[in-house]
Amino acid sequence: MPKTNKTKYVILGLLSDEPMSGYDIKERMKISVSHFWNLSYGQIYPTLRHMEKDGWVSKKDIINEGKPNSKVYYLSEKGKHRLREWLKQPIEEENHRYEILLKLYFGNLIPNEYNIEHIQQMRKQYQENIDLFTDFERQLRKVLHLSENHIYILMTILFGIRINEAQIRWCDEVMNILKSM
Amino acid sequence: MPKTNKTKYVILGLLSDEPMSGYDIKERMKISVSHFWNLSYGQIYPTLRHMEKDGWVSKKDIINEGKPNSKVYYLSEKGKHRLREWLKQPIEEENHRYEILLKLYFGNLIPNEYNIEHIQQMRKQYQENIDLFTDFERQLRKVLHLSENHIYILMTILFGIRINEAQIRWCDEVMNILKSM
DNA sequence: GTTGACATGTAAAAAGTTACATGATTGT
DNA sequence: ACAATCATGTAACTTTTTACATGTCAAC
Repeated sequence: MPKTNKTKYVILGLLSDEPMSGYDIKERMKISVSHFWNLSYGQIYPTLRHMEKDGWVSKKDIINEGKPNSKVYYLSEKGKHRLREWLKQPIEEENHRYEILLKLYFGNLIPNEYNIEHIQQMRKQYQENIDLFTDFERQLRKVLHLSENHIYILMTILFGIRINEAQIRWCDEVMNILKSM
Repeated sequence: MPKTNKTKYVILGLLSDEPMSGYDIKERMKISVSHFWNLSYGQIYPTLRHMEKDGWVSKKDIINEGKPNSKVYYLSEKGKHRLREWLKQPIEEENHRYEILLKLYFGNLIPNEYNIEHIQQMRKQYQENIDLFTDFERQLRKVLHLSENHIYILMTILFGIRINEAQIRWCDEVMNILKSM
């Protein structure tokens, strides 16, 4: 069975919080779902047009003062219904690609110093991720009661922290092996 | 900067172990790199042809007894050199998509029982992954000394175990939150 | 005047998946 | 006869990325 395209649902989900333009959606994504889902303008604008045609969203031309005009999209009842139905469906299997694992798998073909360098690079990256997520967590915990969706956002941040912690431990584990070779 | 296409390197890496046909490569992938990198026939066959044209691999027509004939590809010196050069390059940033996080992020839009179901589904999946990887780890440790690339394979399996363990802990953490709502 | 944020969009290319076609051989 | 495995391949499609074009407005 072909995998369902989730682009529509990402956009609908973001619009469920408030009406936005394509540009807003892209900007909002940066500070919300970008660490586990990202879309390019090449996906956002055509999908918005397509969903408007299908009645999942409606468009309003907005004349901004001090800013260029924009097209603001509103989630319709139909769109909200479709989003909810999708949210209830089971999670489809996904496979993630890890360049670090690919390189390490063939690690015997190059001098070990390169493998060590790769692990150091990744460890640094993972730590930066944790720092960012931890900061976000702290901010969020302060306002956890202000909105009922904050707790759900927190759960996704916790995921980011947990797997990056695990990845750091793995780096240390692997580094021990590599250095003792 | 555009991301480098790694399809070539996956194939070259597998061929560095032994010459194989397109079919063999796909089969071998299943028991080696598939948990962090997968290719379809639609990628394998055209890429093999392309790499042969570029002299990265060479082809030999093999007449099999008791099996259909096949085209076996050999890693060339040039191909091996290109593979090694790539293996030495730093890891590029990658972003992974997590449907579970996308659904959980918008979890306030549906009854909580669905979110709980999603977490249960994922926890089960993660546990199955661990069981598989752990079994593989056990097998591998028995023959760790027989080949110098086994230790690198082990490292990739350890990665799989570590992140799935972390994901299970996250499931339990999140489940506590969800059940107390 | 030029930089930077705001804003919309598309065309082309690249990458990847899916579905299909074809056929050999082995075992039941 | 039929199913399973082995084997090669491609065409169509979908998805995603990248690069480009266009322009507004505010601030320096």
